[in-house]
Amino acid sequence: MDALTINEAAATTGWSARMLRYVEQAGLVAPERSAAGYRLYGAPELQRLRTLKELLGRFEISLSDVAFARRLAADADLREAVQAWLQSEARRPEHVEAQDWLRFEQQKHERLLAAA
Amino acid sequence: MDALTINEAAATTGWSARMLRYVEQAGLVAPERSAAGYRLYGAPELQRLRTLKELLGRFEISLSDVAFARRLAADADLREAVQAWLQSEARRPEHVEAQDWLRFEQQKHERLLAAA
DNA sequence: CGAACCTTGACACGCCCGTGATAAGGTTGA
DNA sequence: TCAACCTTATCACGGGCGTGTCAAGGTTCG
Repeated sequence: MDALTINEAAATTGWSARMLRYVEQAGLVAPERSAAGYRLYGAPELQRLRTLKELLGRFEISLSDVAFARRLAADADLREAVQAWLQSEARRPEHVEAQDWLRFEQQKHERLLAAA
Repeated sequence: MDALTINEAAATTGWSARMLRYVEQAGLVAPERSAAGYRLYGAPELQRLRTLKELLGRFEISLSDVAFARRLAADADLREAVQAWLQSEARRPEHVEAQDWLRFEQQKHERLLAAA
């Protein structure tokens, strides 16, 4: 079988086994289970785990961010409400707001880097 | 003058003055400033604050969620990368429902920019 | 059988989020 | 002038996130 157990999957994806369980709990990558309940990661799951890791690193976003994007994609009411709210800001003196927001996001990343 | 100072704005929107500053720092509602630096909330800002509060309560989402949605709407690279990742899970034929929303968002954004 | 896996649950830790409080100082208006 | 506003900066605190680690117990397989 081409399905890996959790520690094998961890070894080939760069996640820890602990984080694999956490990612599953966040609803982002949920592998099949064996009859005894063992997680079985197939090639698609392994690929999703690798690209997820790349995605988080490249844009400095969090699992919750991806989970929220997923919720946006699945919930039309939510999507439309958020969209409507965002549009209500679209015609204000925009450059200032955008810069503030950037600084806010940036500071979070700087703090993260400083802690490393 | 139809512009309110921060405590007046707090009184009519249900936020606290502290949270109004926090919301501004998150880049979501940034009022004009007087010559002396006082925040001046006009009718549009007050309305945005009220609807933001309603949005957060109705869907149980956070300021960071809205900030992330804003980032998604503004950053095409991020939007496409997240969309691509989400689509890689849609192969469980359960619901492949709304994977076109990001493209829809992008088009609307382009229309807004064109109109401005 | 027994070593080496796997499971869930929990404690722990450090950082971030949402929020209030307080301090030190500048602005406004009767 | 002076009370009542406003500003930024800071401390505090409970809860959540990301992560390691450990315990208690089930599974696999030579």
